Amino acid sequence: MNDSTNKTAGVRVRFAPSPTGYLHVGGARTALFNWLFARRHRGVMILRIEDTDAERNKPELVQGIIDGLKWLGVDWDEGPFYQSQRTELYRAAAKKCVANGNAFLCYCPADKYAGGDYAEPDQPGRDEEPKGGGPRRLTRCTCRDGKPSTPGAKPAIRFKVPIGGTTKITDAVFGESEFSNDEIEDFVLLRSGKGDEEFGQSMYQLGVVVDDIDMRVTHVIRGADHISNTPKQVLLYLALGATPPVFAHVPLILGADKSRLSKRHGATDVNMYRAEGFLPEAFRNFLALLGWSPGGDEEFIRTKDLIAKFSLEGVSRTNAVFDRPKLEWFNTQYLQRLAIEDLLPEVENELKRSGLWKPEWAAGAAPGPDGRDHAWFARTVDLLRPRIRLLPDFSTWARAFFSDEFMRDPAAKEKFWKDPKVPELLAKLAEALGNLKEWNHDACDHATRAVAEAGGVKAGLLINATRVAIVGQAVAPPLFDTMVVLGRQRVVRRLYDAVAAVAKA
RNA sequence: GGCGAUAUCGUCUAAGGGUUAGGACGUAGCCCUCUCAAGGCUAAAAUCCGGGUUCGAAUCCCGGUAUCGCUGCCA
Repeated sequence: MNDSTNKTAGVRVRFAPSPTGYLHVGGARTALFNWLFARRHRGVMILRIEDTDAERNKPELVQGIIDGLKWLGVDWDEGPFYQSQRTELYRAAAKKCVANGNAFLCYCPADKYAGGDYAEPDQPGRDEEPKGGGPRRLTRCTCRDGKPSTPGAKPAIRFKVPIGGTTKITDAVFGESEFSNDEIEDFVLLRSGKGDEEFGQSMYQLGVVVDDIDMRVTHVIRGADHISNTPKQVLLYLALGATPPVFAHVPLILGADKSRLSKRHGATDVNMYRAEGFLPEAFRNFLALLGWSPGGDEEFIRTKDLIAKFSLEGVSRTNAVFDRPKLEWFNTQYLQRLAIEDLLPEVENELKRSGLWKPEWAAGAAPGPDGRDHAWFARTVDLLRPRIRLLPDFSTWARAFFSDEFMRDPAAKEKFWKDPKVPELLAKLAEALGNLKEWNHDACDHATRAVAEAGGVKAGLLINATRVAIVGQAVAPPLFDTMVVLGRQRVVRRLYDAVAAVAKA
Protein backbone atom coordinates (compact mmCIF):
# COMPACT_ATOMS: atom_id res chain seq x y z
CA MET A 1 0.00 0.00 0.00
CA ASN A 2 1.93 2.89 1.31
CA ASP A 3 4.70 3.71 3.69
CA SER A 4 2.61 6.29 5.48
CA THR A 5 3.25 4.83 8.88
CA ASN A 6 6.96 5.17 8.38
CA LYS A 7 6.74 8.86 7.70
CA THR A 8 5.84 9.59 11.25
CA ALA A 9 8.01 12.60 11.66
CA GLY A 10 5.92 15.73 11.81
CA VAL A 11 2.52 14.24 11.14
CA ARG A 12 -0.08 16.97 10.72
CA VAL A 13 -3.73 16.14 10.16
CA ARG A 14 -6.93 18.12 10.24
CA PHE A 15 -10.63 17.72 10.67
CA ALA A 16 -12.50 20.16 8.47
CA PRO A 17 -16.24 20.22 9.06
CA SER A 18 -18.61 22.58 7.38
CA PRO A 19 -21.14 24.27 9.68
CA THR A 20 -24.15 23.38 7.59
CA GLY A 21 -25.45 21.05 10.29
CA TYR A 22 -24.64 19.35 13.54
CA LEU A 23 -21.73 16.95 14.08
CA HIS A 24 -22.81 13.88 12.18
CA VAL A 25 -21.64 10.44 13.32
CA GLY A 26 -19.79 10.10 10.02
CA GLY A 27 -17.97 13.34 10.65
CA ALA A 28 -17.30 12.30 14.21
CA ARG A 29 -15.73 9.07 13.01
CA THR A 30 -13.55 10.98 10.55
CA ALA A 31 -12.53 13.35 13.34
CA LEU A 32 -11.75 10.39 15.58
CA PHE A 33 -9.57 8.68 12.97
CA ASN A 34 -7.63 11.88 12.42
CA TRP A 35 -7.22 12.32 16.13
CA LEU A 36 -6.13 8.72 16.72
CA PHE A 37 -3.64 9.02 13.91
CA ALA A 38 -2.27 12.30 15.24
CA ARG A 39 -1.95 10.99 18.77
CA ARG A 40 -0.47 7.72 17.60
CA HIS A 41 2.30 9.56 15.80
CA ARG A 42 2.65 12.40 18.27
CA GLY A 43 1.55 14.66 15.50
CA VAL A 44 -0.59 17.75 15.30
CA MET A 45 -4.36 17.84 15.01
CA ILE A 46 -5.88 20.88 13.37
CA LEU A 47 -9.51 21.98 13.42
CA ARG A 48 -10.63 23.99 10.44
CA ILE A 49 -14.11 25.28 9.80
CA GLU A 50 -14.98 25.23 6.12
CA ASP A 51 -17.51 28.00 5.95
CA THR A 52 -17.02 29.46 2.52
CA ASP A 53 -20.62 29.11 1.45
CA ALA A 54 -22.34 32.09 3.02
CA GLU A 55 -25.71 30.84 1.80
CA ARG A 56 -25.67 27.53 3.58
CA ASN A 57 -23.52 28.03 6.64
CA LYS A 58 -24.97 28.80 10.00
CA PRO A 59 -22.25 30.15 12.31
CA GLU A 60 -24.24 29.17 15.39
CA LEU A 61 -23.79 25.53 14.44
CA VAL A 62 -20.04 25.71 14.98
CA GLN A 63 -20.51 25.56 18.74
CA GLY A 64 -22.54 22.37 18.47
CA ILE A 65 -19.77 20.76 16.42
CA ILE A 66 -17.16 21.85 18.93
CA ASP A 67 -19.29 20.60 21.82
CA GLY A 68 -19.67 17.27 20.08
CA LEU A 69 -15.94 16.93 19.53
CA LYS A 70 -15.19 17.84 23.11
CA TRP A 71 -17.67 15.32 24.41
CA LEU A 72 -16.11 12.69 22.19
CA GLY A 73 -12.76 13.56 23.69
CA VAL A 74 -11.33 14.68 20.38
CA ASP A 75 -9.18 17.72 20.97
CA TRP A 76 -6.98 19.71 18.64
CA ASP A 77 -3.67 21.50 18.80
CA GLU A 78 -4.27 24.26 16.26
CA GLY A 79 -7.38 26.17 15.35
CA PRO A 80 -10.22 26.42 14.95
CA PHE A 81 -9.41 28.26 11.77
CA TYR A 82 -12.25 29.74 9.79
CA GLN A 83 -12.00 29.73 6.02
CA SER A 84 -14.31 32.72 5.84
CA GLN A 85 -11.50 34.71 7.42
CA ARG A 86 -8.86 33.58 4.98
CA THR A 87 -10.41 34.85 1.78
CA GLU A 88 -7.36 36.82 0.68
CA LEU A 89 -5.21 33.74 0.72
CA TYR A 90 -7.54 31.94 -1.67
CA ARG A 91 -7.89 34.92 -3.98
CA ALA A 92 -4.15 35.22 -4.21
CA ALA A 93 -3.82 31.51 -4.99
CA ALA A 94 -6.52 31.69 -7.65
CA LYS A 95 -4.87 34.68 -9.26
CA LYS A 96 -1.57 32.87 -9.20
CA CYS A 97 -3.18 30.05 -11.15
CA VAL A 98 -4.52 32.50 -13.69
CA ALA A 99 -1.11 34.11 -13.97
CA ASN A 100 0.69 30.83 -14.57
CA GLY A 101 -1.88 29.63 -17.06
CA ASN A 102 -3.60 27.05 -14.90
CA ALA A 103 -6.86 28.93 -14.51
CA PHE A 104 -8.98 31.40 -16.41
CA LEU A 105 -11.66 33.97 -15.92
CA CYS A 106 -15.10 32.56 -16.62
CA TYR A 107 -17.90 34.91 -17.53
CA CYS A 108 -20.66 32.34 -17.78
CA PRO A 109 -23.83 33.02 -15.79
CA ALA A 110 -23.56 31.45 -12.36
CA ASP A 111 -26.43 29.03 -12.81
CA LYS A 112 -25.74 28.11 -16.41
CA TYR A 113 -24.50 24.64 -15.66
CA ALA A 114 -26.17 23.98 -12.36
CA GLY A 115 -27.38 20.42 -12.29
CA GLY A 116 -30.81 21.09 -10.91
CA ASP A 117 -32.65 21.76 -7.74
CA TYR A 118 -30.46 20.74 -4.82
CA ALA A 119 -32.59 20.26 -1.75
CA GLU A 120 -31.20 19.90 1.75
CA PRO A 121 -29.41 16.59 2.29
CA ASP A 122 -32.05 15.04 4.45
CA GLN A 123 -34.98 16.04 2.36
CA PRO A 124 -36.66 13.61 0.04
CA GLY A 125 -36.16 15.47 -3.22
CA ARG A 126 -32.45 15.31 -3.01
CA ASP A 127 -31.71 11.94 -4.39
CA GLU A 128 -34.28 12.10 -7.12
CA GLU A 129 -33.50 15.18 -9.14
CA PRO A 130 -29.91 15.02 -10.29
CA LYS A 131 -29.66 11.25 -10.78
CA GLY A 132 -29.03 9.86 -14.19
CA GLY A 133 -30.28 11.54 -17.30
CA GLY A 134 -29.92 15.02 -15.89
CA PRO A 135 -28.51 17.87 -17.88
CA ARG A 136 -25.02 17.21 -19.17
CA ARG A 137 -22.68 19.60 -17.45
CA LEU A 138 -19.69 21.08 -19.08
CA THR A 139 -16.22 19.71 -18.89
CA ARG A 140 -14.56 22.41 -20.93
CA CYS A 141 -15.77 25.97 -20.67
CA THR A 142 -15.47 28.15 -23.77
CA CYS A 143 -14.15 31.02 -21.67
CA ARG A 144 -10.87 29.20 -21.28
CA ASP A 145 -9.98 30.21 -24.79
CA GLY A 146 -10.69 33.84 -24.02
CA LYS A 147 -14.18 33.84 -25.44
CA PRO A 148 -16.38 35.20 -22.64
CA SER A 149 -19.96 34.18 -23.16
CA THR A 150 -21.29 37.23 -21.39
CA PRO A 151 -18.77 40.05 -21.62
CA GLY A 152 -19.08 42.63 -18.91
CA ALA A 153 -20.38 40.25 -16.27
CA LYS A 154 -18.35 39.60 -13.15
CA PRO A 155 -16.15 36.59 -13.74
CA ALA A 156 -15.48 33.56 -11.60
CA ILE A 157 -12.15 31.81 -11.78
CA ARG A 158 -12.11 28.30 -13.13
CA PHE A 159 -9.29 25.81 -13.17
CA LYS A 160 -7.97 24.97 -16.61
CA VAL A 161 -7.94 21.18 -16.54
CA PRO A 162 -5.43 19.67 -18.96
CA ILE A 163 -6.91 18.28 -22.16
CA GLY A 164 -6.13 14.60 -22.55
CA GLY A 165 -3.96 12.55 -20.26
CA THR A 166 -4.75 11.17 -16.86
CA THR A 167 -4.32 12.11 -13.25
CA LYS A 168 -3.22 9.46 -10.84
CA ILE A 169 -4.05 9.43 -7.20
CA THR A 170 -2.50 7.32 -4.50
CA ASP A 171 -4.49 6.49 -1.45
CA ALA A 172 -3.23 4.89 1.72
CA VAL A 173 -6.34 2.76 2.03
CA PHE A 174 -7.71 2.43 -1.50
CA GLY A 175 -4.43 2.16 -3.34
CA GLU A 176 -3.92 3.74 -6.74
CA SER A 177 -6.48 4.88 -9.22
CA GLU A 178 -6.36 6.82 -12.40
CA PHE A 179 -8.78 9.39 -13.75
CA SER A 180 -9.00 10.62 -17.31
CA ASN A 181 -8.56 14.38 -17.37
CA ASP A 182 -11.29 14.68 -19.95
CA GLU A 183 -13.74 13.49 -17.30
CA ILE A 184 -12.78 16.32 -15.00
CA GLU A 185 -14.63 19.54 -15.52
CA ASP A 186 -13.12 22.99 -15.44
CA PHE A 187 -14.16 23.45 -11.83
CA VAL A 188 -14.68 26.80 -10.21
CA LEU A 189 -11.93 28.00 -7.89
CA LEU A 190 -13.32 31.37 -6.89
CA ARG A 191 -16.89 32.58 -6.98
CA SER A 192 -17.70 35.70 -8.93
CA GLY A 193 -17.94 38.88 -6.90
CA LYS A 194 -21.14 40.37 -5.61
CA GLY A 195 -21.74 44.13 -5.39
CA ASP A 196 -18.46 45.96 -5.70
CA GLU A 197 -16.36 42.93 -4.79
CA GLU A 198 -13.93 41.82 -7.46
CA PHE A 199 -14.33 38.17 -6.53
CA GLY A 200 -16.38 36.17 -4.06
CA GLN A 201 -15.49 33.42 -1.65
CA SER A 202 -13.36 30.41 -2.41
CA MET A 203 -14.89 27.18 -3.53
CA TYR A 204 -14.24 23.97 -1.65
CA GLN A 205 -11.48 22.57 -3.88
CA LEU A 206 -9.38 25.73 -3.70
CA GLY A 207 -9.93 26.27 0.00
CA VAL A 208 -8.89 22.76 1.06
CA VAL A 209 -5.81 22.70 -1.08
CA VAL A 210 -4.62 26.19 -0.19
CA ASP A 211 -5.17 25.53 3.50
CA ASP A 212 -3.70 22.06 3.52
CA ILE A 213 -0.60 23.52 1.90
CA ASP A 214 -0.53 26.51 4.20
CA MET A 215 -1.11 24.40 7.30
CA ARG A 216 1.46 21.87 6.15
CA VAL A 217 -0.98 19.00 6.40
CA THR A 218 0.82 15.73 5.77
CA HIS A 219 -2.10 13.26 5.78
CA VAL A 220 -5.57 14.02 4.52
CA ILE A 221 -7.87 11.56 6.26
CA ARG A 222 -11.46 12.10 5.17
CA GLY A 223 -14.63 10.40 3.98
CA ALA A 224 -14.59 8.28 0.83
CA ASP A 225 -17.11 10.66 -0.69
CA HIS A 226 -14.09 12.81 -1.49
CA ILE A 227 -12.30 10.24 -3.63
CA SER A 228 -13.71 11.68 -6.81
CA ASN A 229 -12.58 15.15 -5.78
CA THR A 230 -9.04 14.07 -5.23
CA PRO A 231 -7.77 14.26 -8.82
CA LYS A 232 -8.93 17.88 -8.99
CA GLN A 233 -7.01 18.60 -5.86
CA VAL A 234 -3.91 16.83 -7.08
CA LEU A 235 -4.04 19.01 -10.18
CA LEU A 236 -4.33 22.05 -7.98
CA TYR A 237 -1.37 21.08 -5.84
CA LEU A 238 0.69 20.78 -8.98
CA ALA A 239 -0.54 24.10 -10.30
CA LEU A 240 0.42 25.74 -7.03
CA GLY A 241 3.83 24.13 -7.10
CA ALA A 242 3.18 21.98 -4.05
CA THR A 243 3.52 18.26 -3.30
CA PRO A 244 0.25 16.48 -2.55
CA PRO A 245 -0.08 15.00 0.94
CA VAL A 246 -0.85 11.36 1.69
CA PHE A 247 -4.52 10.81 1.05
CA ALA A 248 -6.40 8.29 3.17
CA HIS A 249 -10.08 7.92 2.42
CA VAL A 250 -12.21 6.13 4.94
CA PRO A 251 -15.39 4.24 4.03
CA LEU A 252 -18.75 5.80 4.74
CA ILE A 253 -21.18 4.97 7.49
CA LEU A 254 -24.57 3.79 6.29
CA GLY A 255 -27.97 3.31 7.87
CA ALA A 256 -29.55 -0.07 8.57
CA ASP A 257 -30.91 -0.24 5.01
CA LYS A 258 -27.42 0.41 3.66
CA SER A 259 -28.33 3.76 2.26
CA ARG A 260 -26.48 6.87 3.25
CA LEU A 261 -27.03 7.52 6.93
CA SER A 262 -29.67 10.20 7.41
CA LYS A 263 -32.15 11.41 9.95
CA ARG A 264 -34.73 8.87 9.02
CA HIS A 265 -32.37 6.18 10.35
CA GLY A 266 -32.64 7.73 13.80
CA ALA A 267 -30.14 9.86 15.63
CA THR A 268 -27.23 11.00 13.48
CA ASP A 269 -26.24 13.96 15.64
CA VAL A 270 -23.44 13.07 18.03
CA ASN A 271 -24.89 15.40 20.63
CA MET A 272 -28.01 13.27 20.73
CA TYR A 273 -25.97 10.33 21.95
CA ARG A 274 -24.56 12.49 24.68
CA ALA A 275 -28.09 13.55 25.58
CA GLU A 276 -29.26 9.95 25.62
CA GLY A 277 -26.59 9.16 28.17
CA PHE A 278 -23.96 7.17 26.33
CA LEU A 279 -20.48 7.21 27.79
CA PRO A 280 -18.02 9.01 25.52
CA GLU A 281 -15.42 6.31 25.77
CA ALA A 282 -17.93 3.65 24.78
CA PHE A 283 -19.06 5.72 21.84
CA ARG A 284 -15.47 6.25 20.81
CA ASN A 285 -14.69 2.53 20.99
CA PHE A 286 -17.73 1.71 18.90
CA LEU A 287 -17.00 4.40 16.32
CA ALA A 288 -13.36 3.40 16.02
CA LEU A 289 -14.37 -0.10 15.00
CA LEU A 290 -16.61 1.15 12.21
CA GLY A 291 -14.33 0.96 9.22
CA TRP A 292 -11.22 0.08 11.12
CA SER A 293 -9.95 -3.06 12.77
CA PRO A 294 -6.80 -3.71 14.76
CA GLY A 295 -6.63 -7.09 13.03
CA GLY A 296 -7.27 -9.38 15.95
CA ASP A 297 -10.28 -10.41 17.96
CA GLU A 298 -10.31 -7.68 20.56
CA GLU A 299 -13.27 -5.39 20.57
CA PHE A 300 -13.26 -3.78 23.97
CA ILE A 301 -10.41 -1.38 23.41
CA ARG A 302 -9.71 1.47 25.77
CA THR A 303 -8.81 4.79 24.23
CA LYS A 304 -5.13 4.59 25.04
CA ASP A 305 -4.95 1.24 23.28
CA LEU A 306 -6.95 2.59 20.37
CA ILE A 307 -4.24 5.20 19.99
CA ALA A 308 -1.50 2.62 20.29
CA LYS A 309 -3.07 0.31 17.71
CA PHE A 310 -4.47 2.71 15.16
CA SER A 311 -3.06 2.57 11.67
CA LEU A 312 -4.23 3.50 8.21
CA GLU A 313 -3.46 -0.04 7.06
CA GLY A 314 -6.24 -1.32 9.28
CA VAL A 315 -8.84 0.89 7.65
CA SER A 316 -11.39 -1.03 5.63
CA ARG A 317 -12.54 -0.20 2.12
CA THR A 318 -16.14 -1.16 2.56
CA ASN A 319 -18.92 1.00 3.92
CA ALA A 320 -20.17 0.12 7.36
CA VAL A 321 -23.69 0.03 8.77
CA PHE A 322 -24.23 1.94 11.98
CA ASP A 323 -25.46 -0.78 14.35
CA ARG A 324 -27.12 0.76 17.35
CA PRO A 325 -27.56 -2.46 19.37
CA LYS A 326 -23.82 -2.94 19.28
CA LEU A 327 -23.28 0.61 20.45
CA GLU A 328 -25.56 -0.15 23.39
CA TRP A 329 -23.59 -3.26 24.14
CA PHE A 330 -20.38 -1.21 24.26
CA ASN A 331 -22.05 1.21 26.61
CA THR A 332 -23.11 -1.49 29.06
CA GLN A 333 -19.62 -2.95 28.90
CA TYR A 334 -18.07 0.37 29.82
CA LEU A 335 -20.67 0.98 32.50
CA GLN A 336 -19.52 -2.22 34.14
CA ARG A 337 -15.84 -2.22 33.45
CA LEU A 338 -14.88 1.38 33.99
CA ALA A 339 -12.97 2.11 37.18
CA ILE A 340 -15.59 3.30 39.63
CA GLU A 341 -13.88 6.66 40.07
CA ASP A 342 -14.15 7.26 36.33
CA LEU A 343 -17.83 6.45 36.36
CA LEU A 344 -18.78 8.51 39.42
CA PRO A 345 -18.44 11.94 37.78
CA GLU A 346 -20.70 10.83 34.94
CA VAL A 347 -23.36 9.69 37.40
CA GLU A 348 -22.95 12.86 39.41
CA ASN A 349 -23.61 14.93 36.30
CA GLU A 350 -26.65 12.85 35.50
CA LEU A 351 -28.11 13.24 38.99
CA LYS A 352 -27.46 16.96 38.91
CA ARG A 353 -29.27 17.14 35.62
CA SER A 354 -32.28 15.40 37.06
CA GLY A 355 -32.18 17.31 40.35
CA LEU A 356 -31.53 14.26 42.55
CA TRP A 357 -27.96 15.13 43.46
CA LYS A 358 -27.03 15.97 47.05
CA PRO A 359 -23.80 17.86 47.80
CA GLU A 360 -22.86 15.55 50.67
CA TRP A 361 -22.25 12.78 48.14
CA ALA A 362 -19.34 14.65 46.63
CA ALA A 363 -15.81 13.48 47.29
CA GLY A 364 -14.48 14.98 50.50
CA ALA A 365 -17.81 16.36 51.64
CA ALA A 366 -19.17 15.80 55.16
CA PRO A 367 -21.86 13.11 55.48
CA GLY A 368 -25.48 14.20 55.27
CA PRO A 369 -27.98 13.91 58.15
CA ASP A 370 -28.80 10.37 57.06
CA GLY A 371 -25.15 9.39 57.21
CA ARG A 372 -24.74 9.18 53.46
CA ASP A 373 -21.45 10.37 52.03
CA HIS A 374 -19.20 9.86 49.06
CA ALA A 375 -18.35 6.31 50.03
CA TRP A 376 -22.04 5.49 50.17
CA PHE A 377 -22.52 7.06 46.77
CA ALA A 378 -19.69 5.00 45.32
CA ARG A 379 -21.04 1.78 46.80
CA THR A 380 -24.51 2.50 45.52
CA VAL A 381 -23.39 3.30 42.00
CA ASP A 382 -21.30 0.17 42.01
CA LEU A 383 -24.29 -1.88 43.06
CA LEU A 384 -26.50 -0.32 40.46
CA ARG A 385 -24.24 -0.31 37.44
CA PRO A 386 -24.56 -3.87 36.18
CA ARG A 387 -28.20 -3.20 35.40
CA ILE A 388 -27.83 0.28 33.90
CA ARG A 389 -27.98 0.70 30.15
CA LEU A 390 -27.74 4.46 29.80
CA LEU A 391 -26.76 7.16 32.26
CA PRO A 392 -30.30 8.54 32.72
CA ASP A 393 -31.32 5.16 34.11
CA PHE A 394 -29.62 6.27 37.31
CA SER A 395 -32.27 8.98 37.64
CA THR A 396 -35.25 7.00 36.48
CA TRP A 397 -34.84 3.30 37.02
CA ALA A 398 -32.68 3.76 40.13
CA ARG A 399 -34.55 6.75 41.50
CA ALA A 400 -35.54 5.06 44.77
CA PHE A 401 -31.87 4.78 45.71
CA PHE A 402 -31.32 8.51 45.56
CA SER A 403 -34.68 9.91 46.54
CA ASP A 404 -37.51 9.06 48.90
CA GLU A 405 -39.98 10.28 46.36
CA PHE A 406 -40.58 7.39 44.05
CA MET A 407 -43.58 5.58 42.61
CA ARG A 408 -44.26 1.89 42.80
CA ASP A 409 -44.67 0.36 39.40
CA PRO A 410 -48.27 -0.95 39.08
CA ALA A 411 -47.12 -3.90 37.01
CA ALA A 412 -44.60 -4.85 39.69
CA LYS A 413 -47.27 -4.70 42.39
CA GLU A 414 -49.57 -6.74 40.22
CA LYS A 415 -46.88 -9.35 39.78
CA PHE A 416 -45.40 -9.65 43.28
CA TRP A 417 -48.09 -8.44 45.67
CA LYS A 418 -50.76 -10.84 44.46
CA ASP A 419 -50.53 -13.18 47.41
CA PRO A 420 -52.99 -12.17 50.18
CA LYS A 421 -50.34 -12.87 52.84
CA VAL A 422 -48.09 -10.11 51.52
CA PRO A 423 -49.19 -7.26 53.85
CA GLU A 424 -48.83 -9.36 56.94
CA LEU A 425 -45.45 -10.67 55.84
CA LEU A 426 -44.16 -7.20 55.04
CA ALA A 427 -45.26 -5.95 58.45
CA LYS A 428 -43.57 -8.87 60.17
CA LEU A 429 -40.43 -8.27 58.17
CA ALA A 430 -40.41 -4.61 59.10
CA GLU A 431 -40.61 -5.59 62.73
CA ALA A 432 -37.90 -8.20 62.45
CA LEU A 433 -35.56 -5.84 60.61
CA GLY A 434 -36.24 -3.14 63.17
CA ASN A 435 -35.02 -5.48 65.90
CA LEU A 436 -31.86 -6.55 64.17
CA LYS A 437 -28.71 -6.00 66.21
CA GLU A 438 -26.58 -5.58 63.15
CA TRP A 439 -27.42 -4.14 59.75
CA ASN A 440 -25.61 -6.05 57.06
CA HIS A 441 -26.26 -8.37 54.15
CA ASP A 442 -26.31 -11.63 56.10
CA ALA A 443 -28.40 -10.30 58.97
CA CYS A 444 -31.02 -9.04 56.50
CA ASP A 445 -30.85 -12.32 54.65
CA HIS A 446 -31.46 -14.46 57.76
CA ALA A 447 -34.21 -12.22 59.07
CA THR A 448 -36.05 -12.25 55.77
CA ARG A 449 -35.85 -15.99 55.30
CA ALA A 450 -36.97 -16.54 58.87
CA VAL A 451 -40.05 -14.40 58.34
CA ALA A 452 -40.86 -16.26 55.15
CA GLU A 453 -40.50 -19.61 56.81
CA ALA A 454 -42.61 -18.60 59.77
CA GLY A 455 -45.26 -17.36 57.37
CA GLY A 456 -45.20 -20.60 55.44
CA VAL A 457 -44.13 -19.11 52.13
CA LYS A 458 -41.12 -19.51 49.91
CA ALA A 459 -38.37 -17.00 50.52
CA GLY A 460 -38.61 -15.84 46.92
CA LEU A 461 -42.15 -14.67 47.41
CA LEU A 462 -41.22 -12.41 50.31
CA ILE A 463 -38.04 -11.24 48.64
CA ASN A 464 -39.82 -10.15 45.50
CA ALA A 465 -42.64 -8.52 47.44
CA THR A 466 -40.09 -6.68 49.54
CA ARG A 467 -38.23 -5.48 46.50
CA VAL A 468 -41.37 -3.89 45.18
CA ALA A 469 -42.00 -2.38 48.60
CA ILE A 470 -38.61 -0.75 49.07
CA VAL A 471 -37.66 0.29 45.54
CA GLY A 472 -41.00 0.16 43.78
CA GLN A 473 -39.85 -2.12 41.00
CA ALA A 474 -39.80 -5.71 39.93
CA VAL A 475 -36.23 -5.29 38.78
CA ALA A 476 -33.45 -4.11 41.06
CA PRO A 477 -30.12 -5.30 42.44
CA PRO A 478 -30.08 -8.27 44.82
CA LEU A 479 -32.38 -7.50 47.71
CA PHE A 480 -30.06 -7.72 50.70
CA ASP A 481 -27.42 -5.55 49.07
CA THR A 482 -30.18 -3.11 48.31
CA MET A 483 -31.29 -3.10 51.93
CA VAL A 484 -27.80 -2.40 53.19
CA VAL A 485 -27.34 0.51 50.84
CA LEU A 486 -30.74 2.00 51.56
CA GLY A 487 -30.25 1.82 55.32
CA ARG A 488 -32.44 0.39 58.04
CA GLN A 489 -34.61 3.46 58.60
CA ARG A 490 -35.61 3.77 54.97
CA VAL A 491 -36.23 0.08 54.53
CA VAL A 492 -38.45 -0.19 57.58
CA ARG A 493 -40.33 2.98 56.72
CA ARG A 494 -40.92 1.86 53.17
CA LEU A 495 -42.12 -1.54 54.33
CA TYR A 496 -44.79 -0.02 56.59
CA ASP A 497 -45.67 2.38 53.83
CA ALA A 498 -46.15 -0.57 51.51
CA VAL A 499 -48.42 -2.30 54.01
CA ALA A 500 -50.55 0.82 54.07
CA ALA A 501 -50.51 1.03 50.30
CA VAL A 502 -51.83 -2.52 49.96
CA ALA A 503 -54.55 -1.85 52.48
CA LYS A 504 -55.63 1.22 50.54
CA ALA A 505 -55.80 -0.64 47.25
C1' G B 1 -26.25 8.32 -18.34
C1' G B 2 -20.61 9.03 -17.52
C1' C B 3 -16.55 8.23 -14.24
C1' G B 4 -14.58 6.04 -9.80
C1' A B 5 -14.72 2.52 -5.94
C1' U B 6 -16.50 -1.66 -3.14
C1' A B 7 -18.54 -6.86 -2.42
C1' U B 8 -17.11 -12.74 3.94
C1' C B 9 -22.88 -14.83 8.80
C1' G B 10 -28.83 -10.09 9.56
C1' U B 11 -24.74 -6.31 11.44
C1' C B 12 -19.25 -4.94 12.67
C1' U B 13 -15.20 -7.72 11.12
C1' A B 14 -10.56 -11.63 11.04
C1' A B 15 -8.23 -14.88 7.59
C1' G B 16 -3.51 -10.52 2.46
C1' G B 17 -3.02 -18.95 -2.33
C1' G B 18 -3.45 -24.32 1.69
C1' U B 19 -7.94 -22.99 8.35
C1' U B 20 -13.54 -27.69 10.17
C1' A B 21 -13.67 -19.70 7.00
C1' G B 22 -12.31 -17.27 13.37
C1' G B 23 -14.32 -13.46 16.85
C1' A B 24 -18.06 -9.82 18.42
C1' C B 25 -23.27 -7.69 18.38
C1' G B 26 -28.06 -9.53 17.69
C1' U B 27 -31.14 -14.18 17.77
C1' A B 28 -32.41 -19.21 20.14
C1' G B 29 -31.52 -22.77 24.05
C1' C B 30 -29.16 -24.30 28.67
C1' C B 31 -26.54 -23.10 33.39
C1' C B 32 -26.40 -19.58 37.48
C1' U B 33 -30.58 -17.31 40.38
C1' C B 34 -34.73 -13.53 45.07
C1' U B 35 -36.34 -10.13 40.04
C1' C B 36 -33.67 -8.25 35.94
C1' A B 37 -29.08 -7.74 34.04
C1' A B 38 -24.15 -9.50 33.96
C1' G B 39 -21.36 -13.95 33.41
C1' G B 40 -20.55 -19.18 31.54
C1' C B 41 -21.79 -22.95 27.84
C1' U B 42 -24.21 -24.42 23.23
C1' A B 43 -26.74 -23.64 18.48
C1' A B 44 -28.38 -21.59 13.82
C1' A B 45 -25.96 -18.09 10.54
C1' A B 46 -21.38 -15.89 5.39
C1' U B 47 -17.09 -15.87 1.12
C1' C B 48 -22.65 -11.83 -4.78
C1' C B 49 -22.87 -14.74 -9.70
C1' G B 50 -20.02 -16.71 -13.87
C1' G B 51 -15.51 -17.63 -16.10
C1' G B 52 -10.30 -18.06 -15.89
C1' U B 53 -4.85 -18.50 -13.51
C1' U B 54 -3.08 -22.40 -10.05
C1' C B 55 -1.71 -28.89 -7.60
C1' G B 56 -4.77 -25.65 -4.62
C1' A B 57 -8.73 -19.25 -4.75
C1' A B 58 -12.64 -15.78 0.23
C1' U B 59 -7.73 -14.20 -1.26
C1' C B 60 -4.91 -13.04 -8.06
C1' C B 61 -7.21 -11.74 -13.26
C1' C B 62 -11.62 -10.83 -16.51
C1' G B 63 -16.96 -10.26 -17.23
C1' G B 64 -21.80 -9.66 -15.09
C1' U B 65 -24.76 -7.98 -11.13
C1' A B 66 -25.61 -5.10 -6.85
C1' U B 67 -24.34 -1.19 -3.76
C1' C B 68 -21.97 3.40 -2.61
C1' G B 69 -19.60 7.96 -4.12
C1' C B 70 -18.70 12.02 -7.57
C1' U B 71 -20.80 14.28 -11.76
C1' G B 72 -22.91 22.36 -8.18
C1' C B 73 -20.32 29.64 -8.49
C1' C B 74 -22.27 22.80 -1.98
C1' A B 75 -18.74 20.84 1.32
